This record gives sequence, structure tokens and C-alpha cells, in this order.
Amino acid sequence: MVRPPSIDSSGMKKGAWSEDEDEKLRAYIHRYGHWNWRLLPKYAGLKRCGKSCRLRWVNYLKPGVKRGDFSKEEKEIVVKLHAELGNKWSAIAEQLPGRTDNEIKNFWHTRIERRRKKSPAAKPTISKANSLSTPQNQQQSLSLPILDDASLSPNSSHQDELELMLSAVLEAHDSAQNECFAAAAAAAAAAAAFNEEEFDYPELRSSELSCSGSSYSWTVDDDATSSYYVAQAEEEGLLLSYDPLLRFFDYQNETGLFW
DNA sequence: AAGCCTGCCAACCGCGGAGCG
DNA sequence: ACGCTCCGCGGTTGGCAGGCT
Repeated sequence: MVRPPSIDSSGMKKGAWSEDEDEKLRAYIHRYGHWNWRLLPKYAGLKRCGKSCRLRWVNYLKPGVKRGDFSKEEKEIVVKLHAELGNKWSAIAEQLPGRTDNEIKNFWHTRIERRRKKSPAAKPTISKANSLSTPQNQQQSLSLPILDDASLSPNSSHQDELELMLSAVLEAHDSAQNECFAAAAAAAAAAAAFNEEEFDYPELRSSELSCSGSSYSWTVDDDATSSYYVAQAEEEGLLLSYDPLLRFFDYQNETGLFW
């Protein structure tokens, strides 16, 4: 998991830190502080560059640095702050005591961002889990339209994506003959449009909507992300039982998003 | 069992900004 | 105003571990 130790041309050690090096750095900083990162390694007896020492201290040795999985609350904060601040990892880290910018950045790229790169199915699809029983009482689930990145040209806009999603939503409406079912799909699609300016949030594409009677629930494979977007959608008044499909169309007209 | 693939994360690198002479 | 040094930030890389085929 770590880079093997090596010596560069200037005699500086690179790669994974040994316990001995950690102890030297920790002991030095405890005693003298880090008054000058560039000179510190010389006085601390380390064959490392100042940058490497600083990174090791800040991300690993500094007291209070948290290790391990992010809690649900922490995930929610990361998702929310990233939506507000973008890739300002240090700013996000300030709101998460014990978490470093590097850790948050890694968390984002591995847990959140990677879903953007998953290759979905070949064309927009809608699936229903259960076609038995009466529409109003049955339990149904819906996969949001899955858009194939490869089916969009390199110049495809998010608008193209949204249009594809909308066409699939309409298909669902036609085939389901179930207002709630289609409404849920429309609400989710609209929420997706609302929640991501650039509309590139595949978590939403692969989310699951389940519908029972007049209510429905919406989940994605990450609780924190799910609850955040549901909360956002509720704030926007999208998750209404009364024909959110129409509200979705109204929104399109009002904003001229793609008409 | 072995090779391949993917996820994860520590660490490196380059750049830009702040501070100082 | 300018140049230099240092620090911090964000992007990227490298390689281990574990899962998959």
C-alpha cells in the first residue's frame, strides 16, 4: 500500500516512512515544534525533504488525526460541503475535526467520484420489480434511466443526458400506467437536474425508487448521499404526491433548461 | 492455485500565494 | 515593484491487499 523506500539523486529518502523515522519526527516536533519545515529534517536527523516531513506530520502523526471509516454524519458533511465548495479539500477538512484534506480527497475520489466513472448499461432502461396486484397498492421499484456514457459523443452535453433521462421517464409513465410510479421517476429526474448544476451525478442514475400506494421512497447505494439528495429534493418541493411530473415539465419551461 | 483486476490510501509533485528583504 | 523562499493545496501516482475469474 505504501511506496517502497528509495534514495533520490540528492540523497533524500523517499517512500514509506519507518517507525524509527516517525518517532524521530514526532519527538522533534513535540520538543521544538515545526518552526521551519525545510530545515527541520536536518535538525531532527531525518534524510527527508521538508515537504515530506510536513505531509507525514499533518496526515499521519499529528495528534488528533482520525483513522478509519467515515461516519454517516461525516459523509453527509463531505457531500454537502463539496457541493458548496467544490474541490476545496482543506476548507472541507476544517469542518471535520480530525480528518485531513488528503483523507477527504481520497475518500471523495474512491467512494464518491468513482461512481461517475462506472460504465452503465447500453441504453436508457426502466425496470419494475413487481407487476402483480393493483397499481395503487403494489410495491414497485424503479431504476432511474441508466445512461451509457459511450452512447453520448464526447461533445454530448448534460442537456443531452437529461433529455435521454426524460425520454425514459416518459416511457415509464406510458408503460406503468401508474401515476405514483411515474411521478417518483419524474421527481428523481427533476431532483437530479436541480441538485447538480452540471448534471453529472451517476449516484442518481443508479438510485432505486420504491413505491407503495401514494408514497414512495428513494435510496441509492450510499445512505449519506441518498439522504442528502432526498433532503435537497424535499427543499425544492419536488417530492410531492401531486403530479410531480407536471412540476418537472413546469420547471423545464421556467428555466428553459432544454426547451 | 494462479493470474488479473479493482479499491484504497500513503506519498509525491507541481503550482500558486503569502511573506519578506 | 521585484525576486526569492517557504508553505500549503490539489492533482496524481504507485503499490499493497483482497476480491474475482
